[in-house]
Amino acid sequence: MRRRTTIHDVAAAAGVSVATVSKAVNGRYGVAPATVQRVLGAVEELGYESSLVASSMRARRTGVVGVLVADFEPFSAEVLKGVGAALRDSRLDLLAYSGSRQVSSQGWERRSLSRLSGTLVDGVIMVTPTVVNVTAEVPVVAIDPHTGPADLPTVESDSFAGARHAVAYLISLGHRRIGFVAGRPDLRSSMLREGGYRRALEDARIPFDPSLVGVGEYVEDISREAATRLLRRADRPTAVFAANDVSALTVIRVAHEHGLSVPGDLSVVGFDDVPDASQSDPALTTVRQPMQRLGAEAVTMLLELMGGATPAATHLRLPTALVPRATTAPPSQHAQSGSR
Amino acid sequence: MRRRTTIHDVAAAAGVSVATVSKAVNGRYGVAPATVQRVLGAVEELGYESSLVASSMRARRTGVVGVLVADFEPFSAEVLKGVGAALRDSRLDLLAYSGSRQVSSQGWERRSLSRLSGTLVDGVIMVTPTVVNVTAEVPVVAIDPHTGPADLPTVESDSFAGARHAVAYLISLGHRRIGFVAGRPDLRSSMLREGGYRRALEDARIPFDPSLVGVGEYVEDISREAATRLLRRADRPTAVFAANDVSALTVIRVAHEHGLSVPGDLSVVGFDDVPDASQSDPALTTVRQPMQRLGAEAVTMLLELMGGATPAATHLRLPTALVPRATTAPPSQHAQSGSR
DNA sequence: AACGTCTTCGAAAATGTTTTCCATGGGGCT
DNA sequence: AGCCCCATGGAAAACATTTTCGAAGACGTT
Repeated sequence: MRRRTTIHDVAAAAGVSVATVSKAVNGRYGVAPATVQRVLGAVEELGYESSLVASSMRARRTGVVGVLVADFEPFSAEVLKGVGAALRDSRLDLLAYSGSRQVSSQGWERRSLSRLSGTLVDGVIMVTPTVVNVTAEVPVVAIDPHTGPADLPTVESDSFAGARHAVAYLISLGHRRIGFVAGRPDLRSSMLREGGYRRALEDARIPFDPSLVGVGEYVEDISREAATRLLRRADRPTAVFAANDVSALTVIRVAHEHGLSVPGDLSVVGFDDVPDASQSDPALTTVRQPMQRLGAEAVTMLLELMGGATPAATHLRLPTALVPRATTAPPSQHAQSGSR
Repeated sequence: MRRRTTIHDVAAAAGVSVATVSKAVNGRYGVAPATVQRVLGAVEELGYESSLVASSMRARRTGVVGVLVADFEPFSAEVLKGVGAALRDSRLDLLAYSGSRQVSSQGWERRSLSRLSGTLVDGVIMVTPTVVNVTAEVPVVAIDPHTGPADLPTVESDSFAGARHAVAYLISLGHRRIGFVAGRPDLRSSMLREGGYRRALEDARIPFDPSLVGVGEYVEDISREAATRLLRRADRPTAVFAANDVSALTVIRVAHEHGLSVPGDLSVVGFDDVPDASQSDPALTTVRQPMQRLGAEAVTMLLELMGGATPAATHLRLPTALVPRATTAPPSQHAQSGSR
């Protein structure tokens, strides 16, 4: 908590001008080797480090890539891990920024982007952004944007195919009456997952029944209502596909409360593969998103953009993987006979 | 990727000086209500956001707290989650920074701290720092520092008590010959955990046998050697306490390779409770660190410091919790008879 | 009418760098 | 010997803000 040692201190100590110190420190051409040594000596002695803020004011580049996240929940954390790994061999620092909702609950994404984009970072990755028509002075790439299709270069996981695969799996087990707990209708991922659900039914020539769809909004309490409604039906579904793991785990809980066994009376499949999924009892069958890879691919794309290149693909869709665990089984005879 | 709209643009649009814009935007006293309206209108219209970099140059405060992390592995991620939650109701932004090892593999912590501390952040939390005698222009608090005891205000989990508890638990199950896979001898946490191990033995009047201690350095390959040596002994231990979960999981793997069953032939206890711990087969008995709480408490302390107050306690030690899972059981008769 | 006090606004300094451009001097070449 | 060029280093501008301080005008008071 004392005064910062600035480039002026170093200049004074080395007996040169600040300009020379700057050049020496940054390895610019035009300063004699002996002088460089002297300056570096002073730097060492005084423990000088240039201020990120000050240097970014003048220089255009900072050597930092920014990641805008809403939180540090598993999805963001895994993405960050992937981003960090992809950056490991570069000379770039990683800065994850989460803007306060208190300051501007609505536009925190824009605000954060603008604050960083000033000159703090050389490029930005936005994780699950809800706005996608943004302007910045540096390249921006989006990961799994919540709206879309995006103007922004984008890396996302294939929600449609993942959902289709999950539901096809339930069908292959023998299920015919399959419920769906949707996410938020305004979110792209939710729409795509619902699309995959309907497509899988279509593939199997199973008519789509709107009453088997409930909206869970990706959160527990709303999902609870949807699940309750679904499971109280006389002809309740023998399986439920939920648009995310939180909803899926809620479905399991509600099923248990209704005295239903999972997967005996009801099969459940989720989406995301959050850590909790494998620890639930029984362990949740779900669709895994390649979260670390999303981060890594976003870095690749961003680095190209930052280098001034045009990336080969600006909209990348990564495959998901079905992880069969213990919440799925063929429908019981009893349940099957209950179908109309 | 277009030019930034600066305060000058706003000033021009509103027909006032930049000084007035600054005051209006920041709610400073001394500008007429009508003018404020006009300025805010221009701000809105142009979509102006002040540059974090530029404002932090002159202003003292930025409304950002920085967290220095080495990576985004589970420990850091969980801490960040706790920090984020503690900051939720404040008007502070959260910035997590991970400096590139390429730039300065040795002093990346100092470098990162210095870069941020310039004026970018109002306070810093360092997660598991290896250096602890740092100087900065803003308050700094450390979480689970790797060396110590720290000059810095510190929040850490009680490694000593946690280890003591874990080993006492093994003893209570009937184990007498208990191995220890230590971490890196230069890390504070490892020393404390070894201390807890020895204290628990002492409490039970079991003589300390140095040959039952191997160094695993917290990483898999070194732990593997230590575990192999321990398990190849004629009088091999009936239980092993490992200084972290990675080591513990390695011990289990080595045990299996030697045809030993866990916990039948060997009980194993780890430390940390990483997500993998509960997913291993069998699920690992371990000591849980209150990672989110570490983050939250660090925020509390930092906020006090930032407010100019002197925190009640500058060195906080949070209790750990033993999580008994499936890798611990009483020693088998055969193993017991094998003792000298 | 003179004076004092507020209110409101703008000019300019300050923040810590990097970069451009210019000055200086020494050395090599003709 | 004279000239030119290159190497080296410094002065100053620029980056986008905030803050200080002073100026100017409005208004009230004596």
